[in-house]
Amino acid sequence: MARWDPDARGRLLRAAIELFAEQGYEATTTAQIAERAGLTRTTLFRLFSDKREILFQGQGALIAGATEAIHRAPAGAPADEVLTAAVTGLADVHTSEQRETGQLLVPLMASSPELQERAAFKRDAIARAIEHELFERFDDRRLAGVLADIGVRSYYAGYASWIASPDDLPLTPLVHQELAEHTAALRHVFAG
Amino acid sequence: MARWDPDARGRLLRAAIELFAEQGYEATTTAQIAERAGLTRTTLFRLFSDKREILFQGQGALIAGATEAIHRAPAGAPADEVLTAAVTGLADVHTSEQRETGQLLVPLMASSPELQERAAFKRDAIARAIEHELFERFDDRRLAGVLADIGVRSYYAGYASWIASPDDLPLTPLVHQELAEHTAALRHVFAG
DNA sequence: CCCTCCATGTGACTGAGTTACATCAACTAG
DNA sequence: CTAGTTGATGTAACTCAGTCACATGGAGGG
Repeated sequence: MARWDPDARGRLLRAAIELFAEQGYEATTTAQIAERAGLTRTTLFRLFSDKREILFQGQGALIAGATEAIHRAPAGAPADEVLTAAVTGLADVHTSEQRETGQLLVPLMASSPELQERAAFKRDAIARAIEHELFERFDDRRLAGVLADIGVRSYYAGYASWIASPDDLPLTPLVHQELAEHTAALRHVFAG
Repeated sequence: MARWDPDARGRLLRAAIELFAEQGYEATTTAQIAERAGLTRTTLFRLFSDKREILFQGQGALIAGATEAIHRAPAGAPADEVLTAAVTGLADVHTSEQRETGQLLVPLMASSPELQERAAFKRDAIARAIEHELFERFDDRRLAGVLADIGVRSYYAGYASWIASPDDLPLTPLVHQELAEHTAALRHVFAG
């Protein structure tokens, strides 16, 4: 764990998760996290813009996964098919090893308003990215917005059941299932 | 503006908006805001839990407006009608004097990531409140979630055009119009 | 006129986040 | 093998948000 050991970000993530679990998020100082990772506070803030970002490293990959999946969808594909591609792109970012981390993270988020707020921002960022791509395809701001909301909601619902399930099920079909059930609920209300 | 002058919260709000406009959000210190309002930092933090909350005083009223409107909707009313009641409840919280404040606030929010994050949390809180009420009525988590998203999106879209419009139009019909157009876009995708 | 209540003020403290400058491992060139 | 360069890390001092214990002063009641 000396000065030039690799994966400083990963070490900080593990140290943060441990300490937050032991003491709670607010009671843990950035100095403690840095020390357990074998670093100093300054390096922590060089690698993450603030304390919360340690836990939100994955946001960029999720947005990239969704936007690239939409780009790969065939030209002329109908809106619901492109939306399925988007949520598939989100789900496929996760590996089964991340499930364990997620099981630690979810209760942690629930424990701190500061983290919940950052989580809401993350969700909003993902939704806005999908909305942007859908708008470029279909040139309808309202359609892009509501579909993005449905997609993100389905992704989060699928993720929650992935985390909660005792078995190591694959995430993608869970998300597809949620998307199907959410759209079915809407169809029922707006039928006719 | 002496020690016991009334409406300390309102004075702080006005001072904050002025200073944020003059210097930017991050460059303005809580001491400056308190001083312009004729108070001290300590009092500011007694009235608001943090710097951003000065600008987000209205959140509780919005949530109350939406939830009470849903409660007032007739028993047995269909889901789309209850959703209309919810967004009406949101829109009716605003008075036409608030329009001017909103015109100052919107560009301010765009200027600071910290404020955008808080705004995302506010939007999420409103959506969760509506979702909760709809779930109690219709006992369907997915339906409650997607409808809440659509309602909040329509409210924000209507609010944006209210702020942008040169005339002082009433907000409620703008929000109703947005809700109708959002649901129409969905109907078109999920038709048949 | 005094007493109590409560909003406000004072001053000191913790911890997040920033910055300028120093250090040290690794790599590269000669 | 050595010297210079590069980039990640460390040191130390700073600003400011947010907290807290305690002091003060205006308003209203007896």
